[in-house]
Amino acid sequence: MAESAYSFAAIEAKWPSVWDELGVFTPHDDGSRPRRYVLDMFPYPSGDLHMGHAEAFAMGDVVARYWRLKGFDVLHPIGWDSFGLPAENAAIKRNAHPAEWTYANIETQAASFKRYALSLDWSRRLHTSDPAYYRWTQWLFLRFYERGLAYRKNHPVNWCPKDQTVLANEQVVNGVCDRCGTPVTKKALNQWYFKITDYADRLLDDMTELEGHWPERVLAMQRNWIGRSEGAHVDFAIEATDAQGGQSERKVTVFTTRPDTLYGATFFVVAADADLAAELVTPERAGALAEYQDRVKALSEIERQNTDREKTGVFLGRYAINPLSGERLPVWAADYVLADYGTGAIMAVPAHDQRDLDFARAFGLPVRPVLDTGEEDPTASGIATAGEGTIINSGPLDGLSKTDGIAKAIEIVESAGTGSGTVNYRLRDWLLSRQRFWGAPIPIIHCDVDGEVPVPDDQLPVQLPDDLRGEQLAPKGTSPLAAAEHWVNVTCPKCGGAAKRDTDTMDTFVDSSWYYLRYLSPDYAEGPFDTEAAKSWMPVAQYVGGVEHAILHLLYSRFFTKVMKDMGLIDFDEPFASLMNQGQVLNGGKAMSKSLGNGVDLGEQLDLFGVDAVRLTMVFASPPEDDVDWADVSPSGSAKFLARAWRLGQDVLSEPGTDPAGGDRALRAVTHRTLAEASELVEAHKFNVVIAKVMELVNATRKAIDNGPGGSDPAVREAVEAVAIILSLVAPYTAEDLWGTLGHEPSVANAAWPAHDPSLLVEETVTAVVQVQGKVRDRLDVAPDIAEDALRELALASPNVKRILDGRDIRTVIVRAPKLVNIVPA
RNA sequence: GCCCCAGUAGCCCAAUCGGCAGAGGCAGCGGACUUAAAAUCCGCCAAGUCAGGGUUCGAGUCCCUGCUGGGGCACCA
Repeated sequence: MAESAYSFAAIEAKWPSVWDELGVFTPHDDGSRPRRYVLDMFPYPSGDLHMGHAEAFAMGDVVARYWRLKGFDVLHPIGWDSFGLPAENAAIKRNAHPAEWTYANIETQAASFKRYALSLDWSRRLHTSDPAYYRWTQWLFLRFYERGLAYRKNHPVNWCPKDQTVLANEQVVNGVCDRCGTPVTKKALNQWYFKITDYADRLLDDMTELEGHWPERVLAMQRNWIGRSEGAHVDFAIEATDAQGGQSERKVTVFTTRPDTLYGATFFVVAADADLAAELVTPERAGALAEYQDRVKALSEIERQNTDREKTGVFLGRYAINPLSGERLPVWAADYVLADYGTGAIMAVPAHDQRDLDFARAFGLPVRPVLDTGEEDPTASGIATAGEGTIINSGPLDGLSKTDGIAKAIEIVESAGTGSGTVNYRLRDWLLSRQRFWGAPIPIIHCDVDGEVPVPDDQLPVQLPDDLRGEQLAPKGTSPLAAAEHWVNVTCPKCGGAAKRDTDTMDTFVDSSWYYLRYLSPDYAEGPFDTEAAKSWMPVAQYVGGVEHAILHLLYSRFFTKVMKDMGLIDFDEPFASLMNQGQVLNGGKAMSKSLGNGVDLGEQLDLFGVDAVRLTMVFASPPEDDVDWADVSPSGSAKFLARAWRLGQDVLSEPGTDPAGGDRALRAVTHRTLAEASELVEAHKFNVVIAKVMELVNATRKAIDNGPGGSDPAVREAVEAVAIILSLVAPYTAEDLWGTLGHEPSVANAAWPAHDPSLLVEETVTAVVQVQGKVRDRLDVAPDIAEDALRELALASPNVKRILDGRDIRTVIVRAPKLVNIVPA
């Protein structure tokens, strides 16, 4: 055979049509083999694919291809998360419809994915902006609505002045809009929410199931976000004013994690922006409160969140009664108390809470320590003592520890009927309505007679109007849909009278909270998905995506899954059994960005080095979860290695099907060890090490060909076939071509992962290390099954050992056959 | 402030249960081939594991303290 040079361009041109014809990556879905669902987080179609996609999808493909070779029926679908703001902004600028930009980008990305040779099943492709998809997003919304899990409330919400829309808490990062970086303001609006707080406990508890299968940091972030804290609700009676006369029946409940410090409460604070403040204020102080509230409203979220700020507040002229001590506590309003955490009111214990202490010092309020922690008196130091200690000045609680004090205080308030032990969460309900166009319309009709009326199922989908263009889509603080009168004005499904559609659209995270189920039956028309298909494929065996979704998408999807289980649609609690977060692709130590000018164009890299070399570089650079710095890696080195591996094929002189049994034993041992280790390594997600092992095998094979038994040895064929199969996980073009050179029919993706022969892994001799006091003093070649006693004798007989011991007595000898002996002299 | 993760050759990274610090690559150096170069093949070089303490016969690995870097949460009562 004439030697020819490795050309990635030639190989890339050769195989795609062959793969398409064979339909290699469509699952059989017939129960003939165990199923496994491998899923990459679907992309948003913002232009072409970038380096980040290249990394993430390379990782997912390793897993999908591996399980396929291992004999599983692998489902590895692709689709697009195609609703969202960028499309809308582009449409406004170009006087176009968002669909044009969106679907053009999808085609660009689809072509790039195909070039990238991912093992995807293209027959299940979906787009969340297709009416056939969002029909079921709306259907699910209505089911949530029926269950009381979708509701509207008037509430202060996060507002992005630039994007002109509300944002979920999860989308506000350090006080700015996570999309455009504009400081977020508060606005009181009537908005739709999902009652995710009802599921806080299950979202938390079911994480035990994910332990060990999801990255620990993601679990930690979700726990953090849900923010469960145990404490007590305690009722404080509000004293009537003289003007009202008599006894007020008004009570205000506070949440505290420290009921043990109840006797240390010296004042009472309600959130300045809560209705409660206005309710409690006396007429004489109402003016002062109003003035203070104006000042608070003027603050941006960033200013408000600054914890170094001076404490501010205003006395409401009112007193609350401590249910334990009977003490009168002045009631203040302040902005350091949050309206939507706990009950929006706190008992202030300045001695043992730094914020309360700062406030007390700012306004000259008393400080009373009730816990002796051995630290300096906070009254003098200005530093609250929040730790453990012994309770003092607290009547029945005196002498107890913090923990016992908490239990005792709860017992007391419970028996007095003035409180109870309780659990509080940081998690807020999910604000899902958006005042934007390019999303799934909320399927509700507002009727003057019947109020909120769900759109009947048989009228779904509520389709977006397709005649709005450019400026008509511009955000105006209300949804652009409101201006589409022909669309808005409908008849009420209940009474037939004139009514209006809800003009908000859903957060795109609603779309992506259930897409993994739609892939299972993408054309199903009787519901969002075929429940039988869900039974056979779910949960997702391996989910792959960026850690930026650690809270948002993953928490929402978990929530949806639990609701769908309660609806009886599915029978599992968690959608993603295992999660892999690939790292970012950096350049020069920094994330790629336009402003830094350090962007690397994926298309250019593919042109320069070839698809396989870029994929190999991504996978080989580091463990999947670590960042890849493109400045630190060598795609040209990857290309060189691929050529080296590929050239092996030309030196294989035996026929396909040759029995390897008589082949060179040393090379066979390397091949079989590599196969065994590669399996373990893939399953442990150490893909970079898998590559290192293939490189070793390639080196050993090269040596066998050039300086060993030569290319006609059957062990060489066996080795090169293993190279092709393992390499197919990351370098599908090169592997396929090599497989062809070896005389096999396509596709290598359908080749079975060769079972390794354990007898070939048994070494004839192993090196045992002999240590004296932990230092290596000799090495012995011994049988792998050597007995402990025999090894001990051998070690003690070693001349080196004898010389080092120099006649000293031996205290103990530790033997770990067959690898190590450690002799400890007396 | 609280929580999570990571620190191993110049660089990217390996190292089952605690058991010889080195698998692989990049860069560098040298050799073979060549008139020469490229390509290819072969070989060489390098740290004692961020610092300090502890447990142990034995620590990169376990424990404690600190440092550095990355990430998350944060007036969350």
